[in-house]
Formats: sequence, C-alpha cells, structure tokens
Amino acid sequence: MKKNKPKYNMIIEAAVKVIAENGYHASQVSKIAKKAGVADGTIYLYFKNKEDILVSVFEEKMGQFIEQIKVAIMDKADAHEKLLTLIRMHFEQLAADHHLAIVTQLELRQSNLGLRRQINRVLKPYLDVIDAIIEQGVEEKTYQTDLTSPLARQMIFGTLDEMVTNWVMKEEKYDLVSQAEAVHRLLIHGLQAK
Amino acid sequence: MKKNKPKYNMIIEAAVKVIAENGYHASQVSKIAKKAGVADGTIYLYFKNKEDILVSVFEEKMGQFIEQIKVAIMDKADAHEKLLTLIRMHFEQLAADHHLAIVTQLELRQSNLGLRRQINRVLKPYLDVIDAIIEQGVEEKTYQTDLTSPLARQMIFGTLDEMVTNWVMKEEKYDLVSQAEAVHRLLIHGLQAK
Amino acid sequence: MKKNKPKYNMIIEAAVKVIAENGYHASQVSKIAKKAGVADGTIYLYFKNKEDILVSVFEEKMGQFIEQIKVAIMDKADAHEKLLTLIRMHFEQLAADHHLAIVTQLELRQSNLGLRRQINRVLKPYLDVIDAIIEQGVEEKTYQTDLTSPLARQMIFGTLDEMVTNWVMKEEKYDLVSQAEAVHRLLIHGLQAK
Amino acid sequence: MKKNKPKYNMIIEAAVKVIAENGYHASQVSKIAKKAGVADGTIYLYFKNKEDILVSVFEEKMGQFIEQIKVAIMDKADAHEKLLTLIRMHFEQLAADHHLAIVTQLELRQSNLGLRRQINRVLKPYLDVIDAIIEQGVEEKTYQTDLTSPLARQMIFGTLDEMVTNWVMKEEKYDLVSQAEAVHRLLIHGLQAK
DNA sequence: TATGAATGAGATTTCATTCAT
DNA sequence: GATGAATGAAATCTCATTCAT
Repeated sequence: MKKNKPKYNMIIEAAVKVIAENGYHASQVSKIAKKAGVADGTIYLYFKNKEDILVSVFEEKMGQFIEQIKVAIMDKADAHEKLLTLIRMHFEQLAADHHLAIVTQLELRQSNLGLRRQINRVLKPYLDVIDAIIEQGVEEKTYQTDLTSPLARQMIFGTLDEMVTNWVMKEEKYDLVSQAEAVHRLLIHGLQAK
Repeated sequence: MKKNKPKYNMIIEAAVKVIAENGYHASQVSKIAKKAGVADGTIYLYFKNKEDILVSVFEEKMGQFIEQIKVAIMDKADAHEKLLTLIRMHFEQLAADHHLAIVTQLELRQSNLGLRRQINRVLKPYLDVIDAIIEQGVEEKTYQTDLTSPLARQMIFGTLDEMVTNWVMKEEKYDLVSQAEAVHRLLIHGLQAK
Repeated sequence: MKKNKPKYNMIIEAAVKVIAENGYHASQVSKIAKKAGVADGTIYLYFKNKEDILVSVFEEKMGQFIEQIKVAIMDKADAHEKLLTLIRMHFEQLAADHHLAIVTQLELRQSNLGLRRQINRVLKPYLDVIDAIIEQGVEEKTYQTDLTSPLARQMIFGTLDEMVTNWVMKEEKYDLVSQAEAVHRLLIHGLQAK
Repeated sequence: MKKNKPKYNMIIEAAVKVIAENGYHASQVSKIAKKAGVADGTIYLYFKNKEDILVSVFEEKMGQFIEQIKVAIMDKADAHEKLLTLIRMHFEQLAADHHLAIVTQLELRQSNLGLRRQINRVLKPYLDVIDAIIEQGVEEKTYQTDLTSPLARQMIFGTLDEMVTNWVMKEEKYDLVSQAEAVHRLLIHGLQAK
C-alpha cells in the first residue's frame, strides 16, 4: 500500500467495486475514475495503463489476503492446524468481501496471457505458504514422506479455488466457511474408506 | 458434430487454432474466416455471433473429450480403475492437443458471466461422470461412506484443472501424463502419512 | 402488369406487404423472397436489382391508382365534378389499402435522388390528369383564366398529399374520405370569406 | 443553438453541407467529421449517434427558420399580410440556402417512422404559426368563418412544401421567390373564376 | 427457369490514452 | 499535481448480388 497517496487507494477501491459490479469488460477507465472521484487523466498519474490498475488491485488485495493468513498461521503449532486455518481463512476472507470474491474468481481471469503471468507472480507468495505447510507436515511425519510439494500444493490450491469459484457462480447461495473442516478432512484422508 | 456441414467443421477447427495462437480477443472473425478458407460473411451462416463460435468450439471439443472418457471408463470394473482412467485420459487428451489445451485452460475463461454459465452447462456431463464414479466408490466401500459428492468432485476436478492450467502456463515444459498415477494416489490417500 | 408472369406479381404483392410491415430499410430482398414464396435468386430473374423492385411496385400500383381515377372521371361533365371525383378517389383508394398508403406516403420517400426521379416519372400521368382538369376548368370559365397550371396543380397535389401523409402519420385514426367535399370547397373558393 | 460550443456548431454546419452534397446515406460520420475538422470520435461527444446529427441539424435550422418568420410576421397587421410574408419568407429562406433546401426537402424524408415523428415535433411550432394566422383571418372576417384550421393549414403547408420540393427536384432552375404573390392569391381565392 | 449457399465490401461506434491548460 | 476534451484506430456484422447446380 503506497503511503500518503490517498488517490492511489481511492482508485484501487473504486476499481474493485466497478469491476465487481460491471464485469471486467464493461469497466471503462472513465467509470473507475468517476467512482474514485478523480478525472480520467489522473488515473494515469498513478498507473501506467489500464492493465496496471488490475495488477495493482490484485497486488494490494492479495497482499492483504496473504498477510492475514500468514499472521493467523504463525502461532499454530503443527501442519494440520496450519492447513485448517489457511482453508478457513481463505474461505472467510472471500466470503466477507463479495466484490473481491467476484473480482478474483471471475473477472481477473478474463485477461490475456501477459496479465495472467503477472497475476501468477502475485500469487506466488501464497503458494509458498502452502508449500511451507506441506514441508512442515512431511518433516513432522504427519504427511507422507514421498509427497512432492508441487503436486500436493496444486491439489490444495486447486480444490480451494474450484470451491470458491463454484460458490461465486452459484451466487453465494450457500455457506462456504462452514465447509472448511470437511475440505480439510478430505484433503488429509483422501477419498478412500478408512 | 453437425454432419454434412463441412464448412461448420472447418470453421470450428480454424477457430481453435486461431484462438490458441492469438488469444480470444486478438482472434478477429476475419482471421478465423481466412484460416477456414471461407468468406467473413459465411461465418454468420453457421454461427449467431462471435461468442457463439467460442461456445460451439467448446461444445464440440468437450463433447468429444467427455465421450472418449466415458468409453474408456465403461469397461473398467471398479471406482479406483475408473478414476485413474479418467485422470489419465483427462491429461492425455489435453496433452495431445496443444491448441485445445490453451483454449480450454486460458482463453475460454476470458468470458463474461453469461458465457461462463453456458460453458458450465457444457461441462455438466463431465462433472456427472465424476459424480458417478464417486457414488460407485462409496457403494463399493472403497471410498468413505460419508463422502459428500459435490465436495469430492470439486476436489477432483479442481485438482486436475489446476494441474493442467499450471502445465499450460509453464508452456508445457514437463510431462503431464506421467503424473496421472501420483495424482490418483494423492486423491485417494490424501496428504497424511500412512 | 406483366401477363403470364405469376411470380412477377407474387413478388410485387409480397414487396408491398413486407415494406408496409417492416419499413423500407428493414425490407431485405430475402424477406420479400420468403413472403413471395420464391428463392432469393429468383428475384433477380424478374428485377434488375432491389431498387427496381421498388420502382416496379410503384409503377404497378400507381398505374392502377391512376387508371381507376381516369375511368371514374371520364363520364363526369365539368371540371368541378371531375376534381371532386379525383379527390374522393385519391382518398378512397389509399384509405382502402392500408399497406399501399404506408408505402406511398412514407416508405417510398426514403430513397435516394435517383429513385425519387423515377418515382416522379411514374407520377407524371397523374399530374397530367390534374393539369387536364385545370385546363378544362379554365376553358369552362369555372376557374380563373389567368391560372398557371403548374401552380394550381402543385396546390392541388400538395394539399392532397399532405392530407394523406398526415392521416397515415396519425395512424389513420380519423376518416379521410369524408373530408373530400370540404377539401374540394377549400381548393375552389380558397381561404377568403365569400 | 448551444452557446460556447463551437465544435457543436461546426459539426452541424459540416453535416448540412455533406448531407446536401452526398445524400444522407452516403454521408459517413467520418466524412462529416473531416469536413468539420474534428476527429470521428469527437462527433460522439456532441451527438448520441448518427441519427441524432440529422435531428439536431433540423432542430437548429428549423428553429432559425421559424424564428425568422415569426419576427417578420410580428409587425404585420392582418392575416393577409402575415400569410403573404410567411410564404415569401418560406421561399426566400430555402432559396437562399441551397444546402438546407436539399436537406429539408429530400434527405430528411429518408428516415424511418421514429425519426419522422421527431421531425414532426420540430415542425409543430411552424404549423402553430400557420394556425394562428388562420384563426386571426377568421376573426377578422377575412377568411371564411366555417374554416377548419387543420384543413386550411394542410392546404397551405402542403402547397408550399410541394412547391419547394418540385423546385429542388428541378434543380432550382427557376425562380421560386417570385411566385410568392401568385401562391398567396391562389390560396386566398382558390381556383374559381371571380 | 429456379435455387440458396456463399460472397465480401463497408460503416458506426467505443474507449484507452494524451496533452494543453 | 489535476483536469477532461479530444483523439483515432479498429472490428463486428449485414445484406444485395452472384453463380454453380
């Protein structure tokens, strides 16, 4: 978060709302400027171009998202508790911010390859957090020792992401957060009968 | 697949290639027409509008994709074998068709909510196949009896989808198909140490 | 009316209906062909191009329109009766054919200068009929002797045309034919008090 | 006329010229923009769409047209003088502006029903002026006391409109203004011999 | 004669970005 | 820093007309 740049933040917040309400392609720069209460040209004093607004939105929001999870995980003792906390917070944060959920799960995907790569870079620290939990689990012998981290991480992230997307597509009609424990159990024990 | 409509298929095939190579938004109708060897106007004899091309591409290709998997699964005896076959074929088919992989994992997501819903409708039969496997597994007592199908299905589909997307984003630098067994094991046993 | 050319007439009749119902610019050749029950290409066996359809529609319909008026006037003795008959029949014929009224008063005017000139040529015989009545009236000393024919004709035709157009624009909500006598009186005596 | 909007007026003036020279349908927005010395997009800062240019042209020009006539009539004493002035000015103004004459008599009629209704609304104040003259004439006992205003107005306007259209169609080869007195006499006394 | 699938030119409008004030 | 009027490139889709059958 750029300090002492009130307009910067006003534009970021306006962008999230406008994109969530209108969809990515109907979110003209002029609409964002209007919602932010600045002139169109002012946008370009703070952002290189329209794409840069989007990346910045994701950076700011994802930065906070990941930070919250990191803090919450910090004082959990083992991988089990950490993973459960991560899942719960992943769901909680998106369930708490309707606009953000729409933007991250639907609108931000409507972008070209270049933008997708930038988004992936922003996402990297989150994937690192997941990797760290997996490694800790392996060291604790809670998780399988032959677990390849990328594979396990893709299962975890893929599952969470698919769940949130489904929930958004279903117009958030059901409770997402209450499923955190079940998801955790399923990821830990897999499909098989005990 | 519409029979006796050679132009229809020529346009579908051209569209997959052009979209994969240029991205959806840089895929002008005229570019698709040229690649298909027809006039621009001819496109509109077979498709309502540009978006309809994209949906039709997905319908045709996904139809074949699902059909292949259904056939391959048919003669497998138990849920375990069926799931492994599904995973393997999911990876194999996308690995075998570079253009299709890009279109389904990246370009198709660049669409508005309306289009997303149409895509989900096309995807539904595939999710039904996964659900059927899960139910069979539960009946066979291979899978947990308290397994809620939507949750398990979202884990399975989410994991496969995330893996393919990652692989496409990494420019298909590594072998996807060879990971099928490991993914299957992970989905079955989960993260925990045995 | 071309004899022994049933398709020619089917196309003419279809064109009047399609233009009246959809307006000139929404009357595609394919729509006229469909209404006529022929293939698009068949149109071009009978008409040079789309504009030719329009001119032909006007020729055929105006031909009948004028012929009817000529016949009705023939056995009227003096200019007064002839003019009254012309006015009444002008109103009657258009009031009796809703589609024709729309086409002549509104849709056919939506054309370029070239088409307008052709339409004027078709209209010429009607203007000649009016001129003949005026000349007869002058000879009979019923009308002013210093009457310049073009001027009087423009007053007569302009008045009738304006009245019909107004009536069509007002969606034919009132009775046009019953105004014939009043119009005739006004044209004969002018605005002044007697 | 919008004040302090130089571009608005530049576009209006350019539109009249371009439409008169090329016809409405061959008057591409880019052509109007070029003649006005602005970018294509600038047109859309001042007009909703292409049709709006046409309506606005008519509003501006007709507004001035009517205003001039109103002013000229104001200090005329009786209905006779007022009507003669109206006829003379109607002819004079259109004869003085070649482009405007073409646009109002020919190009403006090439429009769909919706546009026609808008044009009629703009024309309404002019028809009101004519109605007022008729009423005054009736009160003065100069005109017939049983004169129905709409009928008389349609004769007056229909005659003037037909005369100007004919003159434009004949490529303005003869003098229109010099016919004002004769038209006035004819409208007042009608066709009959004195 | 009749068909109708195929053609392809052509124009409106949007909107990210700039730059003079 | 802030403004917002102006720019102008770019692409979908329509529809009159053709021509091989």
